[in-house]
Amino acid sequence: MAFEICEKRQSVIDAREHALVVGGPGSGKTTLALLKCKALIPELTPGQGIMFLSFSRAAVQQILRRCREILSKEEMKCIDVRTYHSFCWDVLHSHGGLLGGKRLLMMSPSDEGALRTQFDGNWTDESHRLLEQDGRVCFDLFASAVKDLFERSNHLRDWMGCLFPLVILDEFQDSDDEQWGFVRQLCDVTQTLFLADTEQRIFEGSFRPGVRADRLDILKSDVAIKEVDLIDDNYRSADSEILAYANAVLSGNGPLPKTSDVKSLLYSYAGENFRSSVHFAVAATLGELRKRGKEQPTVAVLARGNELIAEISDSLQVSHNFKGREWKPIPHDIVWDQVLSATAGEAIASALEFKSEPNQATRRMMHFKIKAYFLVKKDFCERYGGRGASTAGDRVSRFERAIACLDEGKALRAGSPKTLEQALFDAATLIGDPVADWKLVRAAFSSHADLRGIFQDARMVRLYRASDALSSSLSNLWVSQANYVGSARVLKVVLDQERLMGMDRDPEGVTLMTIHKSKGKEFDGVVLVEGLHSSPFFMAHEAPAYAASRRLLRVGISRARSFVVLVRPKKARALVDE
DNA sequence: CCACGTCCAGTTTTT
DNA sequence: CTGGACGTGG
Repeated sequence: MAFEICEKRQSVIDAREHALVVGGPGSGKTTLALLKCKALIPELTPGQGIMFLSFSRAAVQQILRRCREILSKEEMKCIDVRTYHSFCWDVLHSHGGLLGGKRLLMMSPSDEGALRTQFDGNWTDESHRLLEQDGRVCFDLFASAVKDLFERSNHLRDWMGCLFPLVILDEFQDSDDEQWGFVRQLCDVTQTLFLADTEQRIFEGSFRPGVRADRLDILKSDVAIKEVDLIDDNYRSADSEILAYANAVLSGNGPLPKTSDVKSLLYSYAGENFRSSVHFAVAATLGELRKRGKEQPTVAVLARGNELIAEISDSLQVSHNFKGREWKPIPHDIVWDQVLSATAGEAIASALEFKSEPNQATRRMMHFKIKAYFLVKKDFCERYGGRGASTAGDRVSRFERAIACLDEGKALRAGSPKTLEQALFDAATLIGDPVADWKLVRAAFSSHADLRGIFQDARMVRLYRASDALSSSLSNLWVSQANYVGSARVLKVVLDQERLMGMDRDPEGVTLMTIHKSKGKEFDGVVLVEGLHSSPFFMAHEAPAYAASRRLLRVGISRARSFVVLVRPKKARALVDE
């Protein structure tokens, strides 16, 4: 797949003014940016470098991967690929003193989370107060603090310009007002290169205020900029109709291109049909890719919601029958960083401790961990604007009352704390096999409707393989002390480690994730799954014409280099109107 | 304070 | 189908 440098690409490489490169998935925006770096590097003086900013650590990893393909080791030393936050952190760390005289203290998301669960009231106001009065900066305020810093110190801003004669801004359509604020400042002192695809705005809306549909228009009206459109180019799936298909879904107007690279599988509503259809789709995709000559194909299984991803993962762990054949379990990775499931896991682990060694300490700790789960859940619901915050709050006070009862030596009243204790008491004796014992204790959490959420959320804490770090750690506990006391702590440590390790792993084989998380990645094959009662491709009541859903679907479909399967319920809404 | 019935919606989220 | 919001009754 040769990268042809056409005239318009060369003009971006040669440009000395600000430039904006607009192009769809696989159009080669990143590659072009790196070629521009390659051309500029010989002109850099010692100490100078190129700053390449993106949003997520995953995106940074992806860009670094490209760097290794395109640049020499020496050249790579001249490029600093960072997230916006890490760039801002450094600036604030080194120069934050210019803002208020004293050194600023940056809070990590976990520091902030701990404070926020304690704090009752408007967190946005509180975070501003923390910055102004205590010099403590929450993560969300990093960019705006840098903006202030640049505004107050032209000297610092000019110096940044000298240090970085070229600044590259990736996925610029997703930047918010604050990020644009400090980048705008940089435009006055250095050359910039913006990369963007307006149709990949999938984070716009409620979650990050200040992300706007018209970001590129604002850019173009504020800064004199050379604009280049790569819209017709496609290097990812050069020989296939996949991108054309994705674009047809985006527009919503038929007809869909006829291609053997995109298949649909419709499942009917009875029984296990959903699970076995998904299982088959993944197996068939792997088979098709091998037939096409990929010996070790990478496949992404994508859905809109985490719930559905969890269910698919469950499905792939067991055998299914489909089309008169048995399909064996498919090993896979999951991109999963929901704090909620770790917290649910801790609650189960503390119940395991209580069951294995019932005493006042383990009993109190179990109720405390369950309360902690509902606190986190409440916070989660509040932050992401979903429902459930008030129910979670009720459960927090329910377990608070239970803990108060314990402390006063009274018996528990009716309700979920008591029901759970009874269920644990009635459960069979633990046998020292962590997998079986975990299952047993987890099952006790389905004894009461209030606790079903913990039961569900703890699904992702898997203890299936004996080699798993968790499983062996729990075994060690049992062997050395004949109970599971300490397993909640062990679980937290192991999950934290796992998260760090799994962060920049190259995808391999089958990987499950939400479509949102797949943005910026690419795979040989993609299986896109639509649920029956959850995670529909087209959200109900979405105006106008399902535009946001269509953008998301386009992102999902266009992750594939070679082959796509869409798994949908029968009678699901057609992808395009005729 | 808790259980249970009814009605409704169904989705994500960097650091 | 499931889980949450909300109302009623014990």
